Amino acid sequence: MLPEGAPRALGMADVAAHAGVSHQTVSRVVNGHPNVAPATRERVLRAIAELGYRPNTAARALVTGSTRTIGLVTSHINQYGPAQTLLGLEKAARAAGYSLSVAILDEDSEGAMREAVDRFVSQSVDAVVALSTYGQAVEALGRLQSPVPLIAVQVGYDPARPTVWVDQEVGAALATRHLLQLGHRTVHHVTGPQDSLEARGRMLGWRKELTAAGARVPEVSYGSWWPSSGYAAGRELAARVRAGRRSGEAVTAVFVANDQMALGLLNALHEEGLTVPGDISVVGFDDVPEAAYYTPPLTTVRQDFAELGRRGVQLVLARLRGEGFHAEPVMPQLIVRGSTGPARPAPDQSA
Amino acid sequence: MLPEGAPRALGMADVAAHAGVSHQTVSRVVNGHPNVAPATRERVLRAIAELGYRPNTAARALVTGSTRTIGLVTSHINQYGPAQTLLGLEKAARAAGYSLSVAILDEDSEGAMREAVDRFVSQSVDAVVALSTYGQAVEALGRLQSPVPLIAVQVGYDPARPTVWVDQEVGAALATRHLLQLGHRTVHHVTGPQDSLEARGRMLGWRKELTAAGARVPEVSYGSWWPSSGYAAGRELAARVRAGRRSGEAVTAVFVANDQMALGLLNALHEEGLTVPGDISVVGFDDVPEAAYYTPPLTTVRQDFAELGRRGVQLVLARLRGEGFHAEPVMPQLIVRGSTGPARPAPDQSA
DNA sequence: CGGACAATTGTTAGCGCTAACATGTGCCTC
DNA sequence: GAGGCACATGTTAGCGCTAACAATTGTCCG
Repeated sequence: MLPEGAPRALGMADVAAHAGVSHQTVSRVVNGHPNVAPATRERVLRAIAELGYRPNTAARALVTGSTRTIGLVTSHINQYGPAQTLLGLEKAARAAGYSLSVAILDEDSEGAMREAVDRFVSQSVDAVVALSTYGQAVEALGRLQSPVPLIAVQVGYDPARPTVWVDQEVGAALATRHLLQLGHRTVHHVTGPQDSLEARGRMLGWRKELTAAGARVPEVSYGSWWPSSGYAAGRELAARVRAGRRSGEAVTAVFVANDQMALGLLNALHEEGLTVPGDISVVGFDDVPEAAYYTPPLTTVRQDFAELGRRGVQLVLARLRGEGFHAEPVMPQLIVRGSTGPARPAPDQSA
Repeated sequence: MLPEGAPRALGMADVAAHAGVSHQTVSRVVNGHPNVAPATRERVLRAIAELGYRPNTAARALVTGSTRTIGLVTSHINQYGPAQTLLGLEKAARAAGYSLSVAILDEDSEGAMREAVDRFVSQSVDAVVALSTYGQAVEALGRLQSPVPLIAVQVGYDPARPTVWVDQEVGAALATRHLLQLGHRTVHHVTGPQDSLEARGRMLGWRKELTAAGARVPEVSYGSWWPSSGYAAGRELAARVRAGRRSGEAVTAVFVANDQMALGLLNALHEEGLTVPGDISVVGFDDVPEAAYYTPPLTTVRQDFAELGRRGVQLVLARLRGEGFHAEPVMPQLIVRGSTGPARPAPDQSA
C-alpha cells in the first residue's frame, strides 16, 4: 500500500516523550489552551517542529464529533458563477480553519440531495452548504432534517433556510431600467431553467420594473443557461423583430438571464443580419470574463461571487456559534458596454 | 450547537442490541465480510434500516488509517477545463466509494502546494490528485515526498509522476495541420502562461508541425488564458497583418492556445475591421460550450475533460491497489467551424 | 505561618470502530 | 466416534486523541 518507506505517522506520545511532558500537555499546546507555561509551550512547539508532527484529524474528529470540514453540495459547478463562488467559499473556509468536501449532484432531484447530505452527515461534517442547486433539490433542502447546520448559497432567497444570496430582483431591475431609460418601449426577456430560483428572481425583477414603468410585459422565452438555448431564442426573436416592424409592435430590447445565453442570442441576431445595438439592445447577467469581448461587448449585471462565498462561510460560522446571523443580500452592479443603445426614434425605419 | 432536537447519532452497539447480535457482527455486515449467515445478515440489515444507522467515518478512519477520501489540489478551477474535469473526477470517485476534498491554491507556488498536500496527509486522505496546476506548484509536485499516492491530472506529461493527460501536442498539431492544409503559408501562435505545461505542450505541437511541413515558425505572442490577453494579441496581430500585406510576409492564420483568448482575439480583429476567416483564420483550443456561438463560430480542438477525470480516479485506484497503471493520453479532436477558411490566392490583394 | 486558591501538569477513561483472537457449532472423514 | 476443519459468532484490545478529574506546586493573605 505504501511503496515508499513511509516513516509511519507519529503521535502525540512521541512528541510528549521528545519534549519530556505528558501527551495531554502536547494536546493543550496544539489546541492553544491557556494554562501552559510559556517555557513548556516553547519546548513542545520545538519538539513538534523537529519531529514534523501533525495531529491526526480522524482521532480528533472521533472524540470531538467535529471534523472542521464543511460539506458542499452543488450541481452545475461547471458554470462560471458557481465555480467562482466555490473559489470564494474554499478560501474563506480555509482561512477559518475548515476544509471543504464536495458532492456534485448527478441530477437536481430530492433523492440525490438527500443522499449527498446523508453522506456528509455520516462523515461528521460540521455544516452543509448547498450551492446553486435547482428545483426539487432545493425543495428537498427545505424539508431536510439534519443534525448539522444546513445553509443555502445562491439559490435565491429562501425564508425557510439560512441563505446567502445576490439580489437577483435588483439586478434584473437594473438591467430593465437601463433599457427603458434608453427609450425602449418595453424589454423582452429570455429566462433560465424554470426550476432555478435565480431565473425566477430575475424574471420577477424584470416584470416588476416593467410594470412599475407602465410598460407592456411581453411573453418570455425559456432557456437552459447554455448558449444554444440563447441562440434558439435569438432566432425566434429575430423573426419577431421583423414582424414587429410591420405591425408597429417593435422588439428593440432584450434582457437575457445570463451571459452565455446572451452570447448565443447575439450570434443568432448577427446571422439574421440584425445589428446590436442598432436594431436591438441586449443585456446579459453575470459579467463573465468573456462578456467584455463579445461582439459587441455585452452590457451586463455583475455579481460578486467571491463575496457570496465569503458570506456563505460567515453564515456557517455564525450558525456553528449558535448565533442568528441575518444575511443581507449582496448587491449586483450594472456594467454598461456596447450592446445597449438608444431606441431608434421612429419604430418603422428599415435597415 | 444543535438547535433541533438532534436524535444523537447511534452506534453499532445500538444496532447490535436491536438485532440481537454483537457489534462485531454488525461491523461484518456493514463491511460486506463473507462469513455471516444469510439470516443474520438480513436481520442486521433490517435493524440498520429501521434505526437509520450510518457508520461513523471518523472512527473507521481512526482504526483503518483510511478515510476513503481523495484530496484534490487545484488552482484555476474557475476555468472551463478544470471545472469540467472536477465534475468527472467527483463522479468517478463517488462511484468508487470515495469522497472528494478540495484545496484551491492561492498561488502556484511550491509553498502553497506543499501546505495543501500536508493538510491532506494529516487528514489521512488515501490519495492526492493535483489538477491543472502551474509552474512552481508542478515542480514541487515532482519533489514532494508523501506517504500517500500523489498523482497528476492535466498538467502535461510528467515522467516523474503518475499522470493522466490529454495529448496537447497532438491537439496543437491537428489545429496547425488543418490551417496548413487550407493553404496558409504558416500559422501564428498565441500561447498561454509560460509556466503552464499545457501551454508548453501546445506550443511544442504547433512548432513541430510547422517544422515538419517546412513552414516558417513565427514568433509567438504570450497570453494569460484570459480573453483580455487574447484581445491584446489580436491588436498586435492586426498591425502585423497590415504590415505583412505591404512586405509580402502575410499573417493569414493564428492558432490560439485556448478559446477564451481566441474570443478576445476575434473581438480585436473585428474592431480593426479585419474579417475572419476572410482576412485571417483562427483556431482555438478546448471547445468551450460558447465556442460554437462566437462570431464567427470557432474552429477549435476539443478535449474530453470528463474522460480525463474518470481516468484520474482509475489511476488513483490502481495505485491504491499497488498496481502500476500505465495511462495512455486522451486524444483531442479537431472541431471545424466557421473561423477557418482557405488562404487567399494572392497575398497582396487589399480589402 | 497555615490554609485557600490559582496555575500548571499528569492520569484516566472512552469516542466508535476494526482486527485479531477465542469460542462454539455442525459436518465430514477415516 | 474422535479428530479435524470450515463456518458463524462473540470477546478483547487499541487506533490517537480530548475531556474530566486528580495531583502538585507556588503564591498570597489573614
